[in-house]
Amino acid sequence: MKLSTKGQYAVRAMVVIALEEHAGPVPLRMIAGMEDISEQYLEQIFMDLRKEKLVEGVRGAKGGYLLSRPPEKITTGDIVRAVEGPISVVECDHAAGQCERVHICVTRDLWLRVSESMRQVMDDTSLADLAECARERNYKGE
Amino acid sequence: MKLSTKGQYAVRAMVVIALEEHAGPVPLRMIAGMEDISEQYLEQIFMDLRKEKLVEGVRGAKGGYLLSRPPEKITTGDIVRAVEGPISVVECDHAAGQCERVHICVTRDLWLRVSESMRQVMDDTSLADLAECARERNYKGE
DNA sequence: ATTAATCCGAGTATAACGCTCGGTTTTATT
DNA sequence: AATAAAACCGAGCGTTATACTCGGATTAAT
Repeated sequence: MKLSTKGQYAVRAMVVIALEEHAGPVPLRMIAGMEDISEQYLEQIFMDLRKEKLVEGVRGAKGGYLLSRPPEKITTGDIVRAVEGPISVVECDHAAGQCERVHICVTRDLWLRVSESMRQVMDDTSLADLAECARERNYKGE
Repeated sequence: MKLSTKGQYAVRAMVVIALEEHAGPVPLRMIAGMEDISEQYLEQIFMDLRKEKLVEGVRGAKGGYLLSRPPEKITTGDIVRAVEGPISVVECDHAAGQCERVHICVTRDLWLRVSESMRQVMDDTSLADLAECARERNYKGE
């Protein structure tokens, strides 16, 4: 039931961009330094984020990444889905007709409810919320 | 964010016991057959369930497992915790003083809220609930 | 005595995770 | 024009966790 580091890093990295992009594209090197995450691993993560159109890369010197939507319009659910796939506690097999055994059905309802509750929290928390929270808590580039 | 098969199997197995224990201890072989789960893997799972006092084993011929509390008093949260440890979406490090970086704090709140919402659903669903649901859905030994 | 079961410690193949490496391309700056 | 900083990209790779299996010992009903 654990979120991989990929998902956690992605959210933390996105918060940094939300906080810093006012000064232009935010390079991965900066995020890596601030958050103590491997820059090369971040590259992989940002491939996913870019494919899902959550960020856009600016190449060349002075380049980096920008949010492709205002932070109010990006939820943590969006970010997690981009790097980890569907938010679900079990492999999703609505279609698969292996539902002949009763208890599978019974427990499936349960897992769907659990997954849904996770999604609600994540889809209800935007990057703007996290960024604001970070600012309140004395965030000052240090 | 996926639950391992261990957690899923554990819940399914416990539902079977809840449904069948009126006729005496339920052997793993029976559960394995009904749910199509490896009997030896079930053994491991039931070690955990027993250690957490959710079931008690009856040895010898005609033996098997019984719930050690009425099914109303056993939640799916209890079962999952028994076999997978704490229900949390991140490694729990309240104590660890590595919380100097703001955003860790910011995101930690989020992950705690997500974890808590999962726990609420699981702790609110008892074995009795699942068993009843299974009976309603035409469960008749087949 | 036999058989059906739990109990228990090890081992093991596969897959996922958490990266690293080496390179290409693009662009601002000098 | 040269340099440097950055995104972009494909591959590889060690470690850990998952999802089991194996071989036995013990217990108890028939």
